[in-house]
Amino acid sequence: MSMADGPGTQAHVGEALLYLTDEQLRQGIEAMYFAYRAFTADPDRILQGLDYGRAHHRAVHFINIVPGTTVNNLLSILGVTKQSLNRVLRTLIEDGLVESRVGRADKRERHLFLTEAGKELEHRLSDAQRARMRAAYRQVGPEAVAGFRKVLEAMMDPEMRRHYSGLREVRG
Amino acid sequence: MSMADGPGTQAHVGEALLYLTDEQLRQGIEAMYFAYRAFTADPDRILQGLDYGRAHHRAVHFINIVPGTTVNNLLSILGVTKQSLNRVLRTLIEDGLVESRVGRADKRERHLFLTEAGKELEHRLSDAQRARMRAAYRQVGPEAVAGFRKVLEAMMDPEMRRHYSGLREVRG
DNA sequence: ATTGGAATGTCAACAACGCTGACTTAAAGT
DNA sequence: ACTTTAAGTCAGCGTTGTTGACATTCCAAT
Repeated sequence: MSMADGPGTQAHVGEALLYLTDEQLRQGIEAMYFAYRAFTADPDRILQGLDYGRAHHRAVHFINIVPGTTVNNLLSILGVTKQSLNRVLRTLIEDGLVESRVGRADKRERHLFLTEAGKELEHRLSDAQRARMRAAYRQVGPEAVAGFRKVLEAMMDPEMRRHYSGLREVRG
Repeated sequence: MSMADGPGTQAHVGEALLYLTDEQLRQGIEAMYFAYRAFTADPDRILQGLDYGRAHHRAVHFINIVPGTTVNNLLSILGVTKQSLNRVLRTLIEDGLVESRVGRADKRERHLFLTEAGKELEHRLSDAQRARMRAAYRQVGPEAVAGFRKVLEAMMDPEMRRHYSGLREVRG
C-alpha cells in the first residue's frame, strides 16, 4: 500500500474507489491548502497592526478553551518549544491579555487565564473565523459538514487527536 | 448575520441547524487546525535536512501542476511577493530541480519546469501527503470525502478558487 | 536534609519565510 | 521616444519556529 504504490493505482479498480485516484487525492491536497489560507486570512488581518501574529491567536484560543491550563499543557497542545511559546505568552501577559497565576498545589506551575481584554480579542478573532465557516457550512448543508469533520479527524495524528476538543467531553 | 450575532445564535432555532452552533463551528475550526498540522507534517519531515522548507514544496507542487508557468502566474497562485518567491526559486534552480526558460513570444517571461530531479522530489513529497489523505479517505468513505471537498471549496476566497485545480478543466 | 529531577523562565543565536522599498535590465506596448 | 510590464536583486525587518545553555524554584525520594 502506502508510498510504494505507483501513481493511479486505484484508478483501475472500479468506480467505487474513484475518489482514491492520485488525481482526486491531489485535488484534496490543494483544497486543503487554499482553504487553510482563507481560513487564517481573516484573523491574520485583525492581528496585523496589533503587533500580534498567528502564534498569539493560537495561544489565546486554547487558553480560552481550557482556562487555567498550565504552560506545559499548552505546549503539548500547540506542539512548539517552550521558548517559542514563552515569547508569545510574555507579550500577552505584559499587554494584560493573559493572566499567569502560580499554582496552589504545585507552585512551579503557572495557570493561564484570559483577562477581560484577552477575552475581547479572542472573541473578535473567533467571530471572524466563525463567520467564514458558518457561511461555508450554510452553503453546503449538514451532511457535507459531517463528512468534512470526519475526514479532518481521520487525517489528524493520534497525538493531536487527543487534544481535539471535538472528541472531549469538556464543555459538553 | 456575521459578527454582530451573539454567541449561540443558531442554537435555539432547532435541530436542523444544530451544526451551526458557535460550539460546532469552534470544533470545526480546531479540526482544521489540527488536521492541517498533520497534513503538512510528513512533507516537512522530508524537507528538513534538504535545506528546503514549505515554500519550496509549494513552488515545486504548482510548477508540477502547471508546467511552463511564468513567475508572475506562480506569484498570483501562491499569493506571496516576488522577492519571497525569488529566494525559493533561485535555490531550486541552482540545485537543478527547476529549469527557467526564457519565453519565446515574450522574452521577458521565464517559463518554469521541473527537471528530472525536481520531479523526483515532487513525487516523494506528494506521495507522503497522498498516503495520509488516502488513509483518511479510506476510513471515512466517498460520501464523507465529497462533503469534505464541498466545505473546503466553500471556504476558499473567490480569488483562490480561481487557482484551485479541482475546478479547472486542465488535465482532465 | 541533601540530592535528583521536573517545571518554568531567560538569554543568545540561528533559520525559514513572509514583508517593504529601491533599483536594474530587458522587452513589450503605444 | 516614452511608459509599462516581467523579472531579478539587494538590503533590511518581523514573526515564529528551532537549539543549546543556564538559573530558579520546588516536589519527592533517598
